[in-house]
Amino acid sequence: MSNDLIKSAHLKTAEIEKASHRDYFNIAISVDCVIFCYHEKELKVLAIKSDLEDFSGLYSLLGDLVRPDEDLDKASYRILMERTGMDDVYLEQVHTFGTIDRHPSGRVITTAYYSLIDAKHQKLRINNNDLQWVPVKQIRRMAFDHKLILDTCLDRLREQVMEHPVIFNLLPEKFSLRELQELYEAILQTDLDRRNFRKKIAIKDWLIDLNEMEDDVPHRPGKLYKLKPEYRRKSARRKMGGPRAAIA
Amino acid sequence: MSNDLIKSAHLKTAEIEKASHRDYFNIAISVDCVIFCYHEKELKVLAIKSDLEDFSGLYSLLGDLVRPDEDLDKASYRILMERTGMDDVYLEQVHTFGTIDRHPSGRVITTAYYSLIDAKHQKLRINNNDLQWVPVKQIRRMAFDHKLILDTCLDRLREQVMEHPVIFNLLPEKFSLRELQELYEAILQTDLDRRNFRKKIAIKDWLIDLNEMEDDVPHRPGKLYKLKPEYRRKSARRKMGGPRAAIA
DNA sequence: AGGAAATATGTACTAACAACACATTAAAAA
DNA sequence: TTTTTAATGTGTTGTTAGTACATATTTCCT
Repeated sequence: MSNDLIKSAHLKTAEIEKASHRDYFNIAISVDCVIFCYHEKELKVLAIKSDLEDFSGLYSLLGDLVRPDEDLDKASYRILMERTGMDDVYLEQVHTFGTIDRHPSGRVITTAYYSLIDAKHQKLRINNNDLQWVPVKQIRRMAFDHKLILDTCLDRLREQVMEHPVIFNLLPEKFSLRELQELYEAILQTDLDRRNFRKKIAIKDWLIDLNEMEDDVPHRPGKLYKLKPEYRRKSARRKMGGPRAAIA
Repeated sequence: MSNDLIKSAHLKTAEIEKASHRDYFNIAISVDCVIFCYHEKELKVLAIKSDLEDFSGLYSLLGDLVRPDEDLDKASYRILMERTGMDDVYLEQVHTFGTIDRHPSGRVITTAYYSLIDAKHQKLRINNNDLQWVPVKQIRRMAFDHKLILDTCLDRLREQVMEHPVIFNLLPEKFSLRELQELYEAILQTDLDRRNFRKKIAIKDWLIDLNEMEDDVPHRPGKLYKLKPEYRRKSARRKMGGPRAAIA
């Protein structure tokens, strides 16, 4: 190994181009997208039946190698666009997985993103038969380390959902408070008290009362709301305002 | 480009080894470590004077290419060990930076970690002259995108410090409440009320009263405390206990 | 017309947060 | 030795957010 030629990652051009090339450019990098939607009162993730023998019958996440001339974020938008037909979508990087044996075919380091999309959105097209929305709750195993990736993204989603108005990316533009509460319950896997839930949502002041009613429910319809436009975000907050003082 | 041969990242062995190799293994992957310490009432970061002409005079973070047979986490531990002589250190992955032009010598995607170490620890040896502890507050620019990386890690540190007992990795085993408060203030860049601070720390129940006193201060000495051993963590919490219900 | 199912709303208890002041101790200076 | 200085140590009050909990109302369905 030519590693004594390389003292730091901040390499001189000559070093990259000569000695190190054979050793150090032997790692592939990919992105994997955990694409969530909310449908039939369940949180679901877009997954595809693995075509590898090692993992036959198991689902895997949607991913691809990063192209040499492509930003990491762009690569995940590309996958989203290719698979769902949607851009203009909530997307956030979560973690990079790099254990040496995570891919059976060689060294592949992958960066995981999660994405939130509205299942009922018009542009959404899932054209492939092997491509499916799978309820998160019923996934026990996946191909590669994709169950770990899914769980990590799910944890992150749960964290985000408590602090930021990202959940609305999973809902249509107009929604009732019941739908919103059921979605929180599906994500957090808890039951929430309706009165306290409404109070807390009211305090956050994220919503606009549309003065419209549901019209497709077999019971007394609720009011419809939408998210205030200033809270629409296509990716997680880039820190506006310092940390809230939770320590003294 | 041979990308139509490659339908997903979950490649068959043949695909990796043949057609795609030239195109897709042309990205290098590195790790960069943002190593924090607390010294002289300031939060400092370990940095090295850049040896590249493009960035002469600027500091850069400590990083290196990931070796083909090395886990991502291992790579950052290696850097830490090489540079500080310390293992058994707090380390957490933060974000992966992958814009195509971030490195002047070629395509290098880097995964950033931050690390917390006790400046006064015996094992700590900084032997290189260009390697320095630089107060975070006085860093305006760095080489590459390292200022962005630093800021991202600093944001993450601030988030972590509010929720988890990670800050103690920056302190010696025994410390006074004043030292602890000053450290919070240095990290969060705010002033904290002493009485409220102590109350909140007491509630968290992280500390053991050692029944010892400071002996090196030019004023009335305070009591010394240490962190309860069960809260010592070498890396961030792997989620124990579900999310606290901040929404209803 | 009656029943089923969901909407809508308020109060009392508790826990955490913010603002704030004074007596005590030890070292340093006079 | 006395005085001064600078930090430690502690408690109360008002406010805000969190939790638990029950009843009247509206709409659909039969």
